[in-house]
Amino acid sequence: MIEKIHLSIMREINRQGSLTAAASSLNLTQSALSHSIKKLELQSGIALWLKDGRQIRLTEAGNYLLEQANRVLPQFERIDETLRQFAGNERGSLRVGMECHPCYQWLLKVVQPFLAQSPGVDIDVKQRFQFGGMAALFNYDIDLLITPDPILKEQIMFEPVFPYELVLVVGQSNKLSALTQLEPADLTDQTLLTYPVETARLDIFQQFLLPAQCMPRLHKTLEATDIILQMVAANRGVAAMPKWLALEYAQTLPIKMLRLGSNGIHKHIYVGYRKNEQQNTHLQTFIRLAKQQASQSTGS
Amino acid sequence: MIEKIHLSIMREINRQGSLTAAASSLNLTQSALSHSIKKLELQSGIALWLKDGRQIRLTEAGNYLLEQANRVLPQFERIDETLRQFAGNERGSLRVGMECHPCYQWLLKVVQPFLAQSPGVDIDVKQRFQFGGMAALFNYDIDLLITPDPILKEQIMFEPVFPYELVLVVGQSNKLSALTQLEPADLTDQTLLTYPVETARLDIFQQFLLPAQCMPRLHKTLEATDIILQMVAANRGVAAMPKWLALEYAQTLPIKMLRLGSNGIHKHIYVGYRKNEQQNTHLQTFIRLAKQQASQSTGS
DNA sequence: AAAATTCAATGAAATTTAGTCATAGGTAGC
DNA sequence: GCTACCTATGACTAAATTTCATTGAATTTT
Repeated sequence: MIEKIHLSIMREINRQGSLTAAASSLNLTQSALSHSIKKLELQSGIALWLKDGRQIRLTEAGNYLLEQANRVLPQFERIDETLRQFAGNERGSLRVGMECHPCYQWLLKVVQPFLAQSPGVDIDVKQRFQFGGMAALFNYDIDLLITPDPILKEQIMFEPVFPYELVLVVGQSNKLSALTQLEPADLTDQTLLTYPVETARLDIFQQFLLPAQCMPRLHKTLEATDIILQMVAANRGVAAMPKWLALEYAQTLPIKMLRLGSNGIHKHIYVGYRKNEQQNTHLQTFIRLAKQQASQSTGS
Repeated sequence: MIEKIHLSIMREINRQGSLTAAASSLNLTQSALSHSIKKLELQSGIALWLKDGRQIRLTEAGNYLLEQANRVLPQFERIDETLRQFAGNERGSLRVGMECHPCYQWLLKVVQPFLAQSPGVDIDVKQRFQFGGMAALFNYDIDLLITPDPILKEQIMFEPVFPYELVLVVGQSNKLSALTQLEPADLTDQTLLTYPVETARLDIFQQFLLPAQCMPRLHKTLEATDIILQMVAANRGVAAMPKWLALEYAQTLPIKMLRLGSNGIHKHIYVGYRKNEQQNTHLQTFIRLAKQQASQSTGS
């Protein structure tokens, strides 16, 4: 069986023109090379070189093998180089899962410096999961999960990266806009706009309305944050969302933010990852940048 | 540095799903494989598998290496197979040089059975040489030289494969056609048609005309045997050529063959090859078929 | 033409590498 | 909690590669 070393020998003898020169270029003695090629020819059962005295010439089979060497060896060289890049964290990819609709715009602000800092590393963002983000993390479909609702599991590590307050956004023409904070009962005659996820995952229900046994007059779901806020601005409904997100839109839309309850609803965005990848450089870089970005957003 | 064995290991672990299974499929102990992959990961400085207890999973770098394994290993398998064919004389090529214009049609009759008998072996025929056929043989531009004029050299072996008589071909309307043999002087009022090679290589001059110090009235050269014989048939000249070749044309053209001198000029076609390739199977096969074909032609 | 130089081949010895054995420590399934 | 199966590890062994020392042959130099 032909081995890589055989290809290297073919190529080097051809390049150098003699055994002795090829040997030293391969950091071997002439003797070692002589033994090697003899063994190779014996094993393959065919002469690869014709040797007239001290001049060496390829046979047809030898010429074939040389061609293959010149074709295959560069592939090995490329593999070595790529593996070196992987080892040096100059190459790789990070698959990020998002279980947090409004976080997308914040994520973009993390991805940008990440890509700038790690040119060889790609980021894939997944937003749809067949069995939920946690399952995706378990199944190695993603490497990192961004979620406001961490689930404690033995093998998964969660870290909070971004504290935020959930506020209610109302149009300036809405009667509620006169208030600065509101109680569950205030929503009973309002249309509530949310993302299309289960009620169990909506804090406005779980932490605000349901404990008080209140319900909005109507509950409509919409995919896009922009559209939700346009609807709110037109006083076609109210929506709960992170304060920092609402703040950005408040600059251009006639909307107002109201605290939910007297203390407000305070949450964190968490990143989760498999504990056995705690030392993954890209993962840690991402988390570091995420926290950094979060503190900038909160600070502003 | 990645070696072929590493690629084999990647592929086999992936195929079998476990170290133990891969090990036995590679005819190794589980221990050997475990040592090997540990060393590989240590050397390359990067984890290729993540191991949770008894389940094994590729890292991103491992996945990359697996892809490369599936790409590169088949190349090795193909090289092994091709080399096996070379070794088994099922593949190769024979470069035949021709220094004998009229032999071409005879050569075709040798090439045909050769190709039929050795499906993997190609034949290249060269008819033009920068420094002559012998030099081409020396320079390894050809493996076999077909010539009527062997030159004895230490490292070249010549074998006669085909005896023939050189005859003069004349048109039936030519006044010479009444004779059955002729003398040099008979040509002094004839136009002689030959192939365009040096006079020194034309036996009609060297062995017939020059010794008698005769010359034809005119000497014209033509490339193609067919055209020469058409000219002869039209009594536009006479030509010297092997009897067996003339015989073939005599069936369709009004030409006649005359013996040169009282005993005729008898020659051989020789094949020459480098002595150090005496054991080359294709060479010997070719020569065997050539002699066989020759005896058939002579016999008929 | 002789001497010196360069190159390849070879056998034996040394070294390095790869592989085995025996065993320990886990994890998954029953 | 037991059993079966899988991987890891250290010590040892077998195999391979490589070197050393030397020879013979082909070129080149003197």
